[in-house]
Amino acid sequence: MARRNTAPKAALPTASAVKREAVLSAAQDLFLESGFAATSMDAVAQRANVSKATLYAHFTSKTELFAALIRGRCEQCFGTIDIPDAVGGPEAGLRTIALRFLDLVLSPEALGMYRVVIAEAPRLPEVGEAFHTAGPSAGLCGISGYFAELDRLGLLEVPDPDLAAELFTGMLKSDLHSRRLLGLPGGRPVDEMAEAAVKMVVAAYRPNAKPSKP
Amino acid sequence: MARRNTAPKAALPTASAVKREAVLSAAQDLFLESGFAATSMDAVAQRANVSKATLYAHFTSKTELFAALIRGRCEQCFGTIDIPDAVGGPEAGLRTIALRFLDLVLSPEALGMYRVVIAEAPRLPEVGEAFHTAGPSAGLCGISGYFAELDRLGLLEVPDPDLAAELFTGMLKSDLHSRRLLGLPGGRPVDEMAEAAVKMVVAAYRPNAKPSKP
DNA sequence: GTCTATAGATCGATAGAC
DNA sequence: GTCTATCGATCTATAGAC
Repeated sequence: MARRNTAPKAALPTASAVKREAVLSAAQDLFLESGFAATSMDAVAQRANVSKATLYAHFTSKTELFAALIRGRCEQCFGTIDIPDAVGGPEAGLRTIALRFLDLVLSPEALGMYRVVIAEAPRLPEVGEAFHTAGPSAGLCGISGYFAELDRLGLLEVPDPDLAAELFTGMLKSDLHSRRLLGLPGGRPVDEMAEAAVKMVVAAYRPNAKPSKP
Repeated sequence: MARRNTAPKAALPTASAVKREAVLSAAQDLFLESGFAATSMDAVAQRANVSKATLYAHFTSKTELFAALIRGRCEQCFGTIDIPDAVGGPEAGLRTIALRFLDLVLSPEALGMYRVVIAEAPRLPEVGEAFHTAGPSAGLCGISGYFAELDRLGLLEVPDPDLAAELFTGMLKSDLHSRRLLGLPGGRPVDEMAEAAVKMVVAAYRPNAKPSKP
């Protein structure tokens, strides 16, 4: 009766589950570093200290291994943005969110995910969708909620919080995200971009400052 | 004396130059569609109607073919943004620039370039740099100049035009660029994003509207 | 489930004739 | 420069013993 556990793979990790995890970990390292096509199943098996036959016992194909990896790892790779409460002026909270967002989206793991998923997305649409849902889209959702609360409290005037979140995160990524995806150093410091984006939205959404037509 | 031409490959395209061009064209199709590693030299030769030996006579390796392709094609792939003059209020000009920018950056060719260059950038840094210089960076430069002119004319108050261009293009790309790179449909219409980004910068940079501290 | 060993196909790059 | 033909390595996936 103790054979099957209600919390699977946590209390009693079978040898099989351990190897499966080793395979996923090895696959993550190699796929994110070398890309999908350039990573061989031999290399994955070798790094996971597992035979290739064992590997194929857990994942029926290279494509399936890749899909399982992305689906299982992108939430943990992107982590979460814990939203501060909105009292005390919008700047401080937005600045906190901005830095946390950039920290997540510019982390080596997230950049590796972006690279490999973008590269294979045309051939694996469902993987691209899973990634976007767990990554960028999830981040947008939390930030949108913060803008909605700022509007509700009258601290900012945000008619479309979803749109505001898109514009805000777009400004944060700006050219930095592209640069890092391309492996280039330089660009403006993250806190400078965060500060600039915060100033921009606050200036544009400040109450009593009608947009463009007074 | 007519053997060598001052305008090379234009007036007198040799048979060799024609084949070289065919190879580059075939390589572009295949690399942008399937990625670097998944594209074979056999496939390139076949699509270019050229033998593999001829291919290697023009490009010494697969990597060199790829690098030559990116360097030679990204300017033409990204085209140019012709900047309107700034008289008649900032909205109209910014809207024109915004739509042209999105048209370029969301075109299938540009997206394919992004995908394959980002995927290989960790292993080919010089290619990533060439792409960024000819593509995103060049676009930023022109737009920055427009903000500088708006500031000079007193139509907007833009203390840092480079920063403004980064924020503006970041807002334009927003989540749309990521979605398209991931092959996902949907997202907001381009003209809606353009309008929103224009409104945001105009509201934030409007003269007599001091940012955040009156 | 896990291993060793290998099938069968394909890849990047080259040799040699013309 | 361009071709045909091929080498040697490597890849995905599987067979069969345990």
